[in-house]
Amino acid sequence: MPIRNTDQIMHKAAWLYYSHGLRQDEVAQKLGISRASVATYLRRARETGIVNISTSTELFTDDVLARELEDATGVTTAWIVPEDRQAMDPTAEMPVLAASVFLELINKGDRVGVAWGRTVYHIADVMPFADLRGVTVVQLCGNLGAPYSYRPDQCTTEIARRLNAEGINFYAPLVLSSERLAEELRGEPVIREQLSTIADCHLALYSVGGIEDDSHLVKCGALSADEMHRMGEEGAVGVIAGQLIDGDGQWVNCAHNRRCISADLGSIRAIEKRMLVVQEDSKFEPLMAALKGGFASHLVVTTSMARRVMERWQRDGLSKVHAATV
Amino acid sequence: MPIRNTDQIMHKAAWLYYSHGLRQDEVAQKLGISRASVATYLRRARETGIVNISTSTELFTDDVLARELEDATGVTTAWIVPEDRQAMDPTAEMPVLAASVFLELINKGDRVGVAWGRTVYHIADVMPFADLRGVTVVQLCGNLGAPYSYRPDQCTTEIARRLNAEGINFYAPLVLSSERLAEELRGEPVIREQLSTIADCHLALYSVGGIEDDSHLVKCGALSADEMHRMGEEGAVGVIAGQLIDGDGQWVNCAHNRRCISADLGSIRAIEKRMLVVQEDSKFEPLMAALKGGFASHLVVTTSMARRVMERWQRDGLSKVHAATV
DNA sequence: GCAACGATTTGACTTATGTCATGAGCGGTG
DNA sequence: CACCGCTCATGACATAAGTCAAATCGTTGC
Repeated sequence: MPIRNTDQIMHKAAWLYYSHGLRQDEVAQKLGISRASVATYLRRARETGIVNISTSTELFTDDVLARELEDATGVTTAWIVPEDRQAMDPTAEMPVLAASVFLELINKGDRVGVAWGRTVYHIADVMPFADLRGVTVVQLCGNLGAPYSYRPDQCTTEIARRLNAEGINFYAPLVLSSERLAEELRGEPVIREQLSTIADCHLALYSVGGIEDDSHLVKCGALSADEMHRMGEEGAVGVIAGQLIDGDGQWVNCAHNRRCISADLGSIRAIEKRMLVVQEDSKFEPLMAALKGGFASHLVVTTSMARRVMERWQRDGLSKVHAATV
Repeated sequence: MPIRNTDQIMHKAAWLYYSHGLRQDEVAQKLGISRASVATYLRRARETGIVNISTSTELFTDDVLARELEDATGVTTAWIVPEDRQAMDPTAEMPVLAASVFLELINKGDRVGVAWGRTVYHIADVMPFADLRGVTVVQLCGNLGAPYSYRPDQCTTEIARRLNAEGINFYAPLVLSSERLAEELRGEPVIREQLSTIADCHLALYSVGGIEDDSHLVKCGALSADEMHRMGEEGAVGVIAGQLIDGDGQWVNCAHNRRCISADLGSIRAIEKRMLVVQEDSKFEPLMAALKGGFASHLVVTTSMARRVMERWQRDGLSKVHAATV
């Protein structure tokens, strides 16, 4: 892309204002434009990530409950969104927090994986703009349309766009109608190659899905409610990157999973920073499964969810999950 | 340190204002305090690094001259401060730019080395505040007082303070009166251990010094002007972390260097990101030596200096310096 | 128990910033 | 070359943010 002159001016304005601390009228004078234009340039600079304003998320890790969760479950860092006090609506708060945490966890040059679901969609939607050229955002699961939210490729693209990162999509359906076709497609060089790069990610972002009738997979038509029930009988309790996991967080050898094109769960577990975000209280059992399966090194949950996890973890006398042991 | 209640409120205010985009009066209402207090908290949040505002330094790398310098010399990235246009005083601009670049190059968890000199002092002085717990700032050279600027340990400490990082100092003088004493002191476990950790740094920040009568080392009394002349006759052309280097950027086996306690030049060259900042035009020869010696992977200079380097580099038919080859 | 101090809060004021309707510039097009 | 459609620039106004002296609060020392 050619370097537009306005971009140059925008950069200069941002530099003088934010890095040198000049006032807008001083910047205007120095650049020979009106102050109103400076204000416009500055907004654009913020919107394009040339200027980056970030807030430490320490507020949410600075909590005894977070320490306890980390100590008990082996999660590296936990962020806890309070529900009690006057604060904010936790449903609105969590995506903002998750987006900030996500940005905190990215390093220059990283490859990051993004999965899909209502939660991820909301996070993408409030993701701040940043200047992270050199970062690559890859799609963790195959595509599936959803009437009320982004498709997986759109999530990836949107996040990449906001970060000024490169987005790598993955043009295969999430679920196919036959196991044979899924198998063949997985074997296709283009697909196989992309799936194999997932283990090289430094960071992954996902939520865990439930298996109720109103779960995301059912709502999007990947499975009928009946089929989902049957999967539940076969041991499925949650969904990670479109795939069903059992109570221990292991891949379920069921019809749906065999028909599914998505990141191998082993590849996901191999990722250094596995960021799991859970909003809904109804996702308690899936969350437990994901934790046992080692799918979270960085966890964002509500206070009540954190308490329930602690309780259950202790009741069942579970020990820490180490990435190495899973 | 105990978590003060005001810190908690400051965090919340910063979070609501910067991450949620509420206005100050909305934040005030939500926290049950006055808007004036919110403004105060927000300033403190910026000053303590809880809120981080950074500007991309792309403006300064986005220049054909920078590309040419990188291609010719093998420097990974060059930032070039323009002198011509109306812009800013380059002497004031460069420390601000260098500080921004420095922050851009740091990653979470890094160990970074900081040397000493007028330039480094000025950079420390304009370093923005950031929340970089987990980062360690180490002192690259022994201590020496200076009437008009910080001591090495003060530079390290100041930068660490602003970054909320850990500062590791190094309590030995830069120069001793006898070679024997320097040798013995270098052998002391405390000192030796600290010097040995320098090669583990991910990033180092320094300038290059000259050997004129008004050079930093002479002004600070480490050497007399006469002694410096003699060192020049022995081949010294510049100073890196208090030590004299010759025209090829190699350690000079001279009285001063043997009496000096500082990071081993080999350790410095082993650091992945070697950030070299040169302000004064008079430092051309020292800069050439430092470049040949492989002391810069990331370079911040003025336009005129960049031009001179390009000219000389081509005239002498020099080739790229690779970190691996030095 | 009270004086004295520092830290924090606030209301009232000043200053800076955001916004928007309007107009200017500019390249393409019939 | 006149028209359109676009982006960008600007002045004037509305709004938000910064500042400061004075008041309040909480702690410490005597």
